[in-house]
Amino acid sequence: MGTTQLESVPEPKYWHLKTVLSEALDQDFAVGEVLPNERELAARFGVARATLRQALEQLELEGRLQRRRGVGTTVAPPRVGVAVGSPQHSWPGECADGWEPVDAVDGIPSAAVLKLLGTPADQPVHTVRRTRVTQGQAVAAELLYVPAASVPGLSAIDAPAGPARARAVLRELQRLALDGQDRSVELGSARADDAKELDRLPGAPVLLVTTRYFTAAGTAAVSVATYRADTCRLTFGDSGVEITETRAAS
Amino acid sequence: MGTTQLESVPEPKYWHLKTVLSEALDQDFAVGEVLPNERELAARFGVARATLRQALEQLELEGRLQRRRGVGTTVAPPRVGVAVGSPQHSWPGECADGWEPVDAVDGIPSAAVLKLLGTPADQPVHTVRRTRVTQGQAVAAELLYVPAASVPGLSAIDAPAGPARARAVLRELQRLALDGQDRSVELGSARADDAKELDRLPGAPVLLVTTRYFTAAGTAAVSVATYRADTCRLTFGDSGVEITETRAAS
DNA sequence: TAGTGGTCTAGACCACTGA
DNA sequence: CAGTGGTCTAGACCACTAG
Repeated sequence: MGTTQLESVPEPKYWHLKTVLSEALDQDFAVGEVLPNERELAARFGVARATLRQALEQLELEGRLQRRRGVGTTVAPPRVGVAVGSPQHSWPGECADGWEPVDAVDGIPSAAVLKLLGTPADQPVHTVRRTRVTQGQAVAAELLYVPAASVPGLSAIDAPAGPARARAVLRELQRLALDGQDRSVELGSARADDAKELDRLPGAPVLLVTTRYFTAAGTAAVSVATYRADTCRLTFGDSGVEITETRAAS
Repeated sequence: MGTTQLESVPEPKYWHLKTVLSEALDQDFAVGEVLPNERELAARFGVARATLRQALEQLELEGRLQRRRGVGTTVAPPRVGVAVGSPQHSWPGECADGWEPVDAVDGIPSAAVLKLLGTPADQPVHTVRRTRVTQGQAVAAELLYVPAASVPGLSAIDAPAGPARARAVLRELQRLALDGQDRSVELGSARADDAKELDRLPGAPVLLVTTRYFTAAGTAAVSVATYRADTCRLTFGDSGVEITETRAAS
């Protein structure tokens, strides 16, 4: 038989480290408590700082830790559930579910967004920026694209750029009868502007929620919302019940 | 005025690198094409391999690249859209939407799952393992928890562990009238067993989809599905239309 | 200004793939 | 077997935060 090669797969150090830390977090730390700094933790576990950081990154990705430069590493609270599958069909802005209009401009969306809208490239598109705040915390940044052709009254808006203009666009949108919507969720990394809005570094993991709003005439608007992946759990309840906490895996 | 400190924020190298590579991918590479190896790329850009790898990791997170040990780095195809918001309420297994039963055992779920089920810890729970294949590719691994008390006929199942037993449990489940369901999506990292099933390394980023199935009697089952975050885009269409492609951000 | 996490380097060795 | 990506080290400097 010779070497049966059983368990010949050595677990990577950072993986083992992550497990150990994860258990320590469950047992010995309270939410908000600050961990020892990286250099000390690395020394304590007898690994290089880069290796320790690999473990910390994973734990942050899973929403267990929160790291802030110049401050330290703290134990994160459970992820907040944010409702995304809104109660049936509804235009954005109807039930102000923590959404706050920030700005509105006329611009040319990216090719990808144009494709979703299904409109020609030379048509003006209103772009509304909103942020979503839940429990005092910025959880999402959204860009809502509304082709001028979608709503007749839209071209008459003359409010200066700013929250007022954004509100005006949303108000016009709600005159239309919404026919349906279409949503997709994928992983992405925060662009610089979104990262700033979400108080994260560029490249931070985010959940990209793309929504298309339909009327009888076709796609009337497209929303691209960027949710903080570290602190958010998106909920799509169609019953009134709410999942209150998950830490389902492992 | 002195130093106005404009642009005093030097863009990190890996961030700039990511941008450059991203543009190169759009212009000079076809899907499936293999990139030069990491050591050569690092040399070509004049950075350390670790720095280059930081850029590659981001691009892989965004679904632009695919890296396989011993093989190389290739340009990834666009993410596949997988329907998750199934057509109205439906028990798992009804429309076999690429789901393949793998196994079924009686076990004790984790505390978190027990909490979701709302059942006492001493009650037997059937655990069904399934995998989902779309376009020839494993995209998800699921654990479906069904308390024996949910379905009367469940305790009579005597099929040996394996796909047959899994199918038997699912068949029993469909006798019940489904009252509603409840879903949440969050970011996670693959456990070792799921990673193996999904042909990824442990710790790979995944989208955790937790679903609760309700009957009049309460929570009848809980599903925890692990989707590959790099290759999947979860879709929640309630109209028949489908988002075909996204690369919305940036 | 002291201390934190974030970035970066230049090496080394290992695990895996495919010819 | 040669070549790939994955892990790991032991440093260094920088950007940021708070006292």
